[in-house]
Amino acid sequence: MSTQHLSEQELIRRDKLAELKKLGIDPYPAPEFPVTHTSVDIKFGYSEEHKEAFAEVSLAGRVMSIRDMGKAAFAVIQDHAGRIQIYVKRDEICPGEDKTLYDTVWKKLLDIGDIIGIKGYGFITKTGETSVHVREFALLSKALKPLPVAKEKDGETFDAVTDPEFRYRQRYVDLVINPAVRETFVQRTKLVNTIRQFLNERGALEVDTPVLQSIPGGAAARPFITHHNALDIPLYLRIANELYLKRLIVGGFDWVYEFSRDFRNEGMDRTHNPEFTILEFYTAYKDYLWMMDQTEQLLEQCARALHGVTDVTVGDKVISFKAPFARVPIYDAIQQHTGIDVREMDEAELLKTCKSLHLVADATMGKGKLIDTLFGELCEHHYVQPTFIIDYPVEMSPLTKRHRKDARLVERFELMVNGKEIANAYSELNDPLDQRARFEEQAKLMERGDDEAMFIDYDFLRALEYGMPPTAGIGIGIDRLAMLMTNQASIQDVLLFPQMRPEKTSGAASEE
RNA sequence: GAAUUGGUAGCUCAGCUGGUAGAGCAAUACACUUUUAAUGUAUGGGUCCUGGGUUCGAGUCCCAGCCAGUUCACCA
Repeated sequence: MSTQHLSEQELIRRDKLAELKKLGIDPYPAPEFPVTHTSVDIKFGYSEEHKEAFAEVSLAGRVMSIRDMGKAAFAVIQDHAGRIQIYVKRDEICPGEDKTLYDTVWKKLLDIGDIIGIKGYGFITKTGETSVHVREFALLSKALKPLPVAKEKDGETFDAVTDPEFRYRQRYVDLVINPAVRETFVQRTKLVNTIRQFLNERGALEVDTPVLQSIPGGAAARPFITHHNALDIPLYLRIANELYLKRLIVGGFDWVYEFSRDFRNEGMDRTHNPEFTILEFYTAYKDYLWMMDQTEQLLEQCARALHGVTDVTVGDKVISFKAPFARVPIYDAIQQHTGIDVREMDEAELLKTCKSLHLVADATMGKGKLIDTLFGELCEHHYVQPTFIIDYPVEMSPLTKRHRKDARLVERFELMVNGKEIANAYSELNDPLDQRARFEEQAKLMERGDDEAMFIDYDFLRALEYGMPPTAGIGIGIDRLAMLMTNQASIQDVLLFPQMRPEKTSGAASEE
């Protein structure tokens, strides 16, 4: 790219870069810069009584603002922990005759966005702000693009970058300039760590299973397809890892889990990204009732880890993750919200019912899908507080064990929070013959035109034939849980790099 | 995939009924040795998303497209 596409400010910064080099200053030096303190260590640790502990501090970070006052200046630098003000006095960083370092390097060549290292000591300014009095400073990395930093006064923010396209495409900038965004992702990691700790403490084993699968199983969804050249076969990006984790239960691991990055070739909106993360775990010799207890405990612990309490604010609602959660059979839920008892209906009656309620339904849909539609359209949004919807009809749950008391039902629950499904769990079907029959039922649905019906996975059936212990399994949508726990309305705000249509190269500058 | 809103300086945004493109911050220059949205003075900075059309004249009106947000549809 030629320089005519660069903005005035970018051209000026390139000139400054050349100027620095002319002065013998490497704008991108190699040596380690030893850091002794973070901004926050000093900001909240410093006091006049303990000033000796801060007599020699060294820290590094990005210049966020500069207030130049002639022969002295204030600046704010930001490191991974936060921000702190620094104070630079000309005659201190330039004790001799040569004032170039201050007059030229600091005042003329340093910009907001540059990364510097400083050495100095802690002190408190006249106006009471804990700061670092700089004795030495070094440029560690010159920024060539202007950083669009927001300004704040009295809690009000000015000129913050709010354009979602800018923020998602240039997340690196978003993270630098919007501390709340950074905090959301720290919280997300804390959430994942809490879950991992919860499971590890109980003896679960974290495993990795294939992302590239020749049969995309374990869920009803359209997969991404790719091709392996050496084997010359199609491969699918996984839509779920369920069948692999159950193979591991067959193999004798009694409690396995995986944070599974799954891929589904479907629409995108504020709750769907083509790749997303689900925690799945499977525990031998347990059932779905046990799993509900575990889920309550896990979510309560997550809320406490992130917020210290079990009440979490989500939008204009307060959601309590205090265990136990309500448990409502799906037929009761439908009856409660529609007044219709569908439990004895056959497929034709269900289809009629759906149509009479003005729901989109057609003959390709089996009984399971019709009931799912009734629940999803008319009931789901009512469940704001965490609620287990339990005992689904067998037709919509091809991998689930039949209910111990009613063979038309399965031992399954979905956890609804804030009107959305957060988790899906069941007593796993371990009867190989029943599983084969259910797969065959799915194959028939596929022939009827259901493009989300499951493929038959013969290797999985073979595994079951060797015997799988009775097992409880669950999948928890981590992105959606993160949205709840961090009070974000869009999945894009809990994904560091949400999927975007590729931008034209002219926008992403500097191909020179 | 559909509807809808938006795209103007590095950022946040004005720009009326079509008449030479505006502000604040950021940048540049000067002044200022404890400021904090530092301050004061001066200055520069634009592919008005792209391509067509209407018009004497288009940021503005019309058509097509691109990108994004929102709401649907599909789904977790």
